[in-house]
Amino acid sequence: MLPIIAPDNVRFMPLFAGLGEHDRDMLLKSGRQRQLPRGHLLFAHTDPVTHFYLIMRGTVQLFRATPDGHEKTIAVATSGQTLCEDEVMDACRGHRTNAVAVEDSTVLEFPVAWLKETAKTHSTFALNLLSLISNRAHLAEVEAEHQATMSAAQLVACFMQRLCVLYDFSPKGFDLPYSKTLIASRLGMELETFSRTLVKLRDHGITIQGNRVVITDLARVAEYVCSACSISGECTTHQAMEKKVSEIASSKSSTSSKPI
Amino acid sequence: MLPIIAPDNVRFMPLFAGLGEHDRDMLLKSGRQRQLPRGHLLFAHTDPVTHFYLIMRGTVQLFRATPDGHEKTIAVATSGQTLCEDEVMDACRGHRTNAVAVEDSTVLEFPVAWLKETAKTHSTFALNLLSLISNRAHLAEVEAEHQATMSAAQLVACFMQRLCVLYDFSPKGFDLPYSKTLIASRLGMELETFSRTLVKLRDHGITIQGNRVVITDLARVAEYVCSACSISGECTTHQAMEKKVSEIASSKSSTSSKPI
DNA sequence: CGACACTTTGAAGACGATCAACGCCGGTGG
DNA sequence: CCACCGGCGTTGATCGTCTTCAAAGTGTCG
Repeated sequence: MLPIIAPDNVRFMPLFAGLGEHDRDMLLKSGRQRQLPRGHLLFAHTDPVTHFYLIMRGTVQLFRATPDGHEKTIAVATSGQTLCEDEVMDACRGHRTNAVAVEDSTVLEFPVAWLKETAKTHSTFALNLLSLISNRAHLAEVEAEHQATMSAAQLVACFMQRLCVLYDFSPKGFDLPYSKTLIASRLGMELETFSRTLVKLRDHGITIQGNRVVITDLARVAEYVCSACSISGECTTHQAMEKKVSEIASSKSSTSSKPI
Repeated sequence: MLPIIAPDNVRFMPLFAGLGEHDRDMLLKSGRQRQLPRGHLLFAHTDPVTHFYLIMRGTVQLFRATPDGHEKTIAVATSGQTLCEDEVMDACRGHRTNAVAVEDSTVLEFPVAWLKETAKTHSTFALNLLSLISNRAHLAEVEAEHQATMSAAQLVACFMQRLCVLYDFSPKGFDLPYSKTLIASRLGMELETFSRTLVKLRDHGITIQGNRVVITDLARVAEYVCSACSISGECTTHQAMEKKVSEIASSKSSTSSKPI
């Protein structure tokens, strides 16, 4: 039995910030929950854009098929993230990607008219939406630059840091949240290249064995990755990593060295 | 002596569509005109974001300097285009690029608060802004994909088509609107690669000599470029090119073959 | 004429894609 | 219980493309 109202990870999204509980929950009521079993398509490339989506649970891959039979992954979205806000607002004819669940997922869907209407009548929501889309655009831009200026190994190292921050994993060790094939596609490289790259990263402060990732030397990672990035000082990801590490260090010292 | 009100290319921007002449001209009055001689910086990377800009005349290059001393051009904006709308709405700390005039330019600048306030109080404007930013984000995404999937030569060919559409040049022959160095940087390739590429394009329906570009065989260009692009059928640029060519053909026949 | 910015051309090298083979594992069916 | 299979990942060898470094050509402007 599913809850009528949305779970907290949706209600506390930045998109609904400053809206007041009542307004927010009213808005969320317009959404329809939809179960999406692993492997099922949410929508396909060129399908008409009919809804705006909130991911409540699970993981959705956005990808396009290139004429030569390859698949390029545009994004991998997980719970608490939105889909199609840009396609809705841009009034484009059809979906620009395919969307498929890479694990059993639940999405909340809203008709396109709802999104436009809400943006029109709730100025706070409109500003939140502007902020969300602008931020997305910025991330896309940074990624494009990374693709252009960083080597495959640097891209992977950068990605591992982001994983760690986004999923709140411990740098001391975590498991990849999805397959290497998907990650490689997400990073715009071939699986073989990705695989080879993992070995090389050992020399740069990251050890990967099977699905297990350990960040062994954050300073080395920073030197290797962030030095290649024109964003450098602004790199929020690496800043977050350093915070993580220092937190771990301090908590360890407070439990006086040896746990267990 | 400069006009107090904005010229038509600004007043008829999609951003102000549906606003009513009075509202629009009122809004535009809040802008301050600023002359920007060739080579001058409008703002620098990491500077605080203080304004939103409309380009009234001229051309502005947005670029970032990579740690290894290279410059990556993010965008080249000309009259009728906006700058920084995303940076303003994303509430980011500092500018994410440098902006420099590549020719004498005039911009209309608005304080960041003006943009946010206008979006809050004019829902039509907010929707236009959402649409603009979404569209930009989409273009960036498509470009990133192009960079990843197309060869240097295909990128250049694609770029020439876009030039032709954006500036309303004739495919029968036009001059590059800015330097090859800037174009190469814009396309994310080295000047040498760009230069070599131009020669090869002769085999694919585009002839370049000096600054002169002639699209000799549009069908060949389409086959060469669009076949590599997953957007394929949706490629509005190439559609626009075909329209251009057919218009020229029909006007030529209506003036009965030989002008001059 | 000479200085300088811009562009072209050549040769070498680095990097990632591609093709091919193999190892590993979980499931299915005899 | 074992044989077979398919999905997934690794590893090796080769190849094409783009970058890099170096040098020379073109144009403009004082």
